[in-house]
Amino acid sequence: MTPLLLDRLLQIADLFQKDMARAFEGTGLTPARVHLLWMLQHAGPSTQQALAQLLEVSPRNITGLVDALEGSGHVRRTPHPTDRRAVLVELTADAARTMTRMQQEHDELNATLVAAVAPADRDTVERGVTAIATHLQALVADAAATASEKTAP
Amino acid sequence: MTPLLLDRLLQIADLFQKDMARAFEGTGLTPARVHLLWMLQHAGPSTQQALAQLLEVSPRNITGLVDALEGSGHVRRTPHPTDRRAVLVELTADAARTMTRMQQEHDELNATLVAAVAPADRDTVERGVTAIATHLQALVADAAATASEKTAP
DNA sequence: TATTGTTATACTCTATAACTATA
DNA sequence: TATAGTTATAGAGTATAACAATA
Repeated sequence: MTPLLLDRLLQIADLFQKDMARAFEGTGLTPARVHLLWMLQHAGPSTQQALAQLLEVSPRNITGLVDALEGSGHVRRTPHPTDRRAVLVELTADAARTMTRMQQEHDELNATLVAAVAPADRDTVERGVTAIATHLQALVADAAATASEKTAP
Repeated sequence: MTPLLLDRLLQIADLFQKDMARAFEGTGLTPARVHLLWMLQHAGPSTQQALAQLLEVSPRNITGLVDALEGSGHVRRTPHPTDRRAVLVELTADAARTMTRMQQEHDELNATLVAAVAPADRDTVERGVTAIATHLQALVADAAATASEKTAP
């Protein structure tokens, strides 16, 4: 009996985690902190509120992560130019370089994954994986909507 | 610019996590505990050592998880028949039923994911995903081997 | 009155190290 | 001497609730 498609995908998810853990081994960074830095690299300087929404995590959690990243010199808190309640979190030059390198490794990993698929199959596989992602997203969004209905009917 | 294959797969991994979180919402179970129960269902009664290896986690961690699951009535510790140092951890009847239901939901989710792919593409997609999983596994195993070489050259 | 971030508190997951009881 | 599990300790990630400053 061949493994289910779902099990293959779960295996891939697990391997990604291991690969990433390896990638920032020795940098002193943790998955949650890298995730925040990654968002910051893509979104640019952001308020902690914005980061909380991007990472789908509580504001309190962001305070802790930013505290740690500030301590390790990866980010800086600067005053928001117009809203004195808020702060802008931004990457330091050093961290920006680190994130550029991670982005390169990310692109390289993508290339090797694509290369692992037979050339004639690539388009079909990309299409299939996209269909699965779309379907899953709808499933999860549906479940979330149903759940919030129960809270506020 | 279409998203990278890698990003699609990461998105799928993220959606799995959300879907699972939803699945055991209200059961009082957490991802780590469900993972242990899942292993137990597939492996049958096991020593804590065995569970530590299956979950790739420290023995101390297993003690904590089993303590919690014993407290909530999901598992039972019984003496090992031949080794008086060891205990066997096994599912209670109640938890066994819960896990059977989860297994069904798992199979149903797999079916809907397969259904999301165009019938003509299914074989190709399964082949591609398998190739990616195999490639990634080799990558991670390689990295682990290189790392342990550094520790013990 | 609503929003931004922080302090206070607590729980889960995880790890390493030292220790006990058995092999 | 080595192995199975536990106690002790510690740190990261996460959450909710109460609060201060500002909008």
